Amino acid sequence: MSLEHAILVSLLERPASGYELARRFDRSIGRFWTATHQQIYRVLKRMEADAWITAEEVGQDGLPDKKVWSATPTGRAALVTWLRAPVQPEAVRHELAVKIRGAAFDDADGRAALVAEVERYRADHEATLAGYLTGERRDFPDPDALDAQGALQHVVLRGGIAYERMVLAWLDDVLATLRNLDPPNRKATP
Amino acid sequence: MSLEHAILVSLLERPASGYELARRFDRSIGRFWTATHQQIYRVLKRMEADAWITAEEVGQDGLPDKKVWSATPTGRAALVTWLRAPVQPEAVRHELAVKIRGAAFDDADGRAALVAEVERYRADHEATLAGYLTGERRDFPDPDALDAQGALQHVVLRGGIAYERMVLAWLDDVLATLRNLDPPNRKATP
DNA sequence: GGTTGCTATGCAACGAGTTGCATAGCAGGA
DNA sequence: TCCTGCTATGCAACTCGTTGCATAGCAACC
Repeated sequence: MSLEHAILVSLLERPASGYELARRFDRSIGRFWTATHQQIYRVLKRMEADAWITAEEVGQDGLPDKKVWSATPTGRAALVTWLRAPVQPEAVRHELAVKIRGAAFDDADGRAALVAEVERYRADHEATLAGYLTGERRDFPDPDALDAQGALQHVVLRGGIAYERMVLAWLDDVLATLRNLDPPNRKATP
Repeated sequence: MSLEHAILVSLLERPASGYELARRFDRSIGRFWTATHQQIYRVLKRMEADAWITAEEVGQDGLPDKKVWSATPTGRAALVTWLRAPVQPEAVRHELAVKIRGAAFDDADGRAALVAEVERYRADHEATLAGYLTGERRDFPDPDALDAQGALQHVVLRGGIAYERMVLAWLDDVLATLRNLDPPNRKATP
């Protein structure tokens, strides 16, 4: 598994507390790897036991202390070993696709509800895309003047943008297909 | 969770044994929901206990007997209930994206290995796309003359095709970015 | 005759991921 | 004053997913 490795990448990019990591996994890293704070704290403990990371206790004004974690040379070596191993095939779990095929076994009311749900889902993805584009303008104003780390972050973000655009186009296709199954009644000619 | 629901959709489309389901989850359904045969057999047992499905024992010439499962009205009702519930946000796990960002912490040799790995990965996706397109020509020769079930299967397949095309384009972007980090040495002018 | 490979089903153990809950200090608003 | 919400960390229980193994008959090949 590679939650460990995703955390190592994130800590090498910038040291962080478990809480900060959890927030990153809701945003930047979370675009391609999700994790909850419980998972993160558990894995951090294991990584510390393996000496992949070390903590520095930091007191804060008016806030609880936090442990700021950094990757050790051992951790970095473990990351490099993993980087050079073959990429595992992805486990796809696309619930919406199951529901779309399932819609053949519901009635027109159910399909109308699905249309509404797909519209909501589409709005979420539109907001995600807008967020990516804003982040791109903010973080990569001059794409030709990036170091290795920046260039790699940028190409991953471009992947997210391409994904969201593809999803939006497909959802339009889905909506047209669903609407076509139960066309609205036309007024009878008088 | 919805492995149960993916199985219900598959059984409503056509009854099948556990083994046949496992093969479907390596192919058509597997495009958007993966499952191993052990998972499937375990879930089938639970679904039978809940009366969502029933089995018919079928003897075969020269092959072991199999249990052919069908969805019951109870199972179909359970599917419809689930269909009308909100779509859960997807849990994204994109290992390659982690490795790409991690490549900033490896050396040129490591990045060269990653380029080779991305090329292999790209070839896999190219083969997947070719398989989808072949399947589309075979299963949907006349897209305008489909019933509801066929139209919905087709739009999901179009989603798979759009996804693979997007991935291929992005992988080309990734390869260009990686190669640009460690440009090959040019011959010194004599 | 032995090996490999396919159909067909299943158990057991383990590891990963989810959900609910708990603590605790401080800030801000009703 | 109480309630909500944010930072910050963690335990416990449960479910889901993965891996290894086992059985068993038949077919094809060397």
